[in-house]
Amino acid sequence: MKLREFAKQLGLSPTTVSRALSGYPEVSEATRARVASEAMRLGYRPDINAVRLKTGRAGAIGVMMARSGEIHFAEFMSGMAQRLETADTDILITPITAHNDEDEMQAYRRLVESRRVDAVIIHSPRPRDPRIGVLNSLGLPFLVHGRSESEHVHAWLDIDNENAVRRSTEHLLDLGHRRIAMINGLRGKTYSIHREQGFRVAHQERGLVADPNLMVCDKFSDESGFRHARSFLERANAPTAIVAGSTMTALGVYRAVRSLGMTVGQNVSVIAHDDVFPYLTAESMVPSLSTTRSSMRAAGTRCAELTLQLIAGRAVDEIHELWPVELILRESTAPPP
Amino acid sequence: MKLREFAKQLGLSPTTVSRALSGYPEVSEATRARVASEAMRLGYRPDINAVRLKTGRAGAIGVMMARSGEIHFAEFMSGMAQRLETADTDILITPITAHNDEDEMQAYRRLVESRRVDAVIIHSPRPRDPRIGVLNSLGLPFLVHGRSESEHVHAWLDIDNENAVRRSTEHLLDLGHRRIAMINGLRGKTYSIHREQGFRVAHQERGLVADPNLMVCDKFSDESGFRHARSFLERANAPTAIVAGSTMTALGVYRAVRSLGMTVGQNVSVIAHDDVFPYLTAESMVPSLSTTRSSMRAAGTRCAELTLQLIAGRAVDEIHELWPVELILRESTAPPP
DNA sequence: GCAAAAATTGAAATCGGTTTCAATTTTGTT
DNA sequence: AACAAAATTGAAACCGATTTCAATTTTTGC
Repeated sequence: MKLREFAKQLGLSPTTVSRALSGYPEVSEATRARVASEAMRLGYRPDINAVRLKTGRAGAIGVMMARSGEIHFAEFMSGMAQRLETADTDILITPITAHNDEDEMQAYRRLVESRRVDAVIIHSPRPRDPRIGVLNSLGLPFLVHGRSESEHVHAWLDIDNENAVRRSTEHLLDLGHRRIAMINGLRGKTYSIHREQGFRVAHQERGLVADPNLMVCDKFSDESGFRHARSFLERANAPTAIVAGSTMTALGVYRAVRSLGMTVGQNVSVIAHDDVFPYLTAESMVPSLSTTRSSMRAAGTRCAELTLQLIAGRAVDEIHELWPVELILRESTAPPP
Repeated sequence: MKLREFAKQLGLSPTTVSRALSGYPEVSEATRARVASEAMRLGYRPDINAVRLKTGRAGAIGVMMARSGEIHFAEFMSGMAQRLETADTDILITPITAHNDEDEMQAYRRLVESRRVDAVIIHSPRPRDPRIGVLNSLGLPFLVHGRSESEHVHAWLDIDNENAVRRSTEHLLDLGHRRIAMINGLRGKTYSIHREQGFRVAHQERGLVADPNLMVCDKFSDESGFRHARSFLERANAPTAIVAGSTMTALGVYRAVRSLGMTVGQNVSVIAHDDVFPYLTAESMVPSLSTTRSSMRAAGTRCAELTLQLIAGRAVDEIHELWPVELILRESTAPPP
C-alpha cells in the first residue's frame, strides 16, 4: 500500500497523511488520531527507501566486523539491538578483513559514498588509530567503543581498564602476592595498554616493580590462557597469582594450573576481567572466579544511545563516558601459600 | 557527487553512465571503460537509497536476533558477512524478544511493510514453527537455518544432527559403554529432536534402549553442562559416558567429572558437538575432546549464498542442503573402566 | 554508394515518499 | 458582523537514481 492510495482511502492529501504520521504539529489532533488508527488497521507503513532518499537519512548505524571471531561481538550487538528496536534505526554489519586498516578504510569510504549509514561504531582502537582520521575527514559521524589518543576529538565510551586491573592487582598484592603475572589482550590496543598501566601503577604504589617477564599480550582464548599460564608456572621462580584478560583466558589458566597438579585459589590465585557472557559465568567456575566485571551488553545499549545522539547533532566533545568496573571477589583469589 | 554532476563531467547523459555502471550490454566498451575508471577516480557511487527506491530491491538480508545471548551468533554472522562482502548486500540485524513468537512475527511484518529486506534467515526452528507460515503468507523470501516439518515448502540448510549424535553414540557403544547420558539442546527445537532420535537409533540398532532418565534438554552453557553432568554422575547407577550438546556444555561436564574426583577419558567418556569457535577449541581441552564437528562460520557463508540465490529467483523447493558432520576422535572417549 | 539493420546514446517518466509554499478554513478580537 | 491572525490542508517540486522509448550514429549487405 502506497501513500497515495492510503491517503485517498482516508479522503486526505498525501501531504496531510505524511505529516500526521511523522508527528508534525500543524495537523489537527482529530485527523492525526484517525490517520494513525487507520494506518494500523490497513497496515500502511512508509517505504523506508523512499523516506531515506528524500530525507537523506540512512536510518542505520554501521558496525565493522572483523572476520576473525570476536567473542564479544554477539553480546555487544544484542545490547545495541535492544536500544535501536524502537528507534527505527537498523544495524548494518560490514565485514572487514581483520588486521587490514587499508581495507577497513576503503569500506568506510564505500559506506559514506553510498550513503548507507548515518554513523558507525568502531571497536578496539589503538592509541594512534588511523581510522579516526579517515572517518573524521570523511565527515561520517562515529563513536569509538574504547579510546584512542588521536589528535582528533571523537566521541567515545570506554570502561576504566586501568582502574580495573589496578584494583585487581592491588587486591592480589594486599593478599601478600609478590610475583604476579598478567595475560593481557592484543598488543597495541589501547585497552591492553591501559591494563598494563594499571598493573604497573598498583606495583609502584607499593614501591614494587611489575616484572616485564611476567607480562604477555595475546588474544582472548582458552588456548592462549593455557599456554601462557603454563609457561609462567613452569618457570623456576613461578608467579603465585595471575591476572587474566577475560573469563575465556581464565578458563585456560585454570586448566594449566590443574595440569601441573596445583589448585586455583590455593597454590595459585587467579583474577580476570569479565564481560559477562551468559554461557560462561565466573561464579559457576570451580573455584568461582574473582573478577572485575562490566557488561558488554550494557555497553552496546549505551553505545547505540550515544550514537543516536551523535546523529541527532549532539556535540562530539560532549560524548565521553568512562565506565567504572566492579571488583567482585570470589574463591579464586587467596593469600599465597 | 550525484549522477547528474558526474555524467556532466564525463560529457555523457545520466542514462548512459547508469547503464555503464550497472553492466548493461548496450553501452560501448570504450565508454564503459572510461566511465568505470572515472567513477573510481572521482569516487562516484550511486546513492544506495535512490537505487533501492527505484529498483524495489532492499539490498539487505535480515537476521533475527533473540535478545538472549546466542553463542553461535557471531560466528554465523561473520561467515555471512564474508560472502556478502562482494554482493552489495547488507546484513540487517533485527532484535526480537526471545521466546515470543508474536513479537517476532510482528517484526517480520514491519520489515515487509517497510521494504527493508529482500529476505530473512531464521534460526533454530521447531518442527511446527509458526514463523514459517507467517513468512510464507507475507511473501517474504526466507531461508531456514535448521529444519522444520511445516507443511509449507521452504528453503533450508541444516547439519545432519541425527547422524552426528548417532555416530557419536555408536562410537561410545562400540567402546563398550552401556549407560550413556545425553545433555541435549533446548527442548522443542528440531535439532534437539533430531539429536535425540540419533541417540535412540544408535541404541536400537544394537538391541538396546536409550534410558529416558539419562536424557535431558537445556541451553548450551558451561553451567548447565556442569549441573546435569553432576546430577547424572551422582546417581546410584551412574552413566559411564556423556554426549554433550556443545563444547561449552562439555566444559561444564569436564568440571563436574573433576569435581567428583574422576577423570575424563578414564572413569567417564565425553563426546560433544563442536560448532568450531575460535576462542574455545576441542583439541586444546584436557584431555582433548572427541567431537562431531561442523563449522558455524561455513554455514553462515553458505546460508548467505543460498539466500542470494533465493532472492535471484531460484525455486524454494530446490534449496535444501543437509550437511554431513565429521566425527573426530580424541582423548576424551575410551572404553569404560 | 545507399538502404536497412544494429549499435549506441539521450530525454523524460518514474519509484514513493517529504517539504515548501500557497490556499483555505477556523478562531479570536473589537 | 467584520477583519486579522492562527490553524489546517493541499498542489507541486524534489530527493537521485533506473528504465522506457525515441533519436542518432555506425555498421553491414548488396
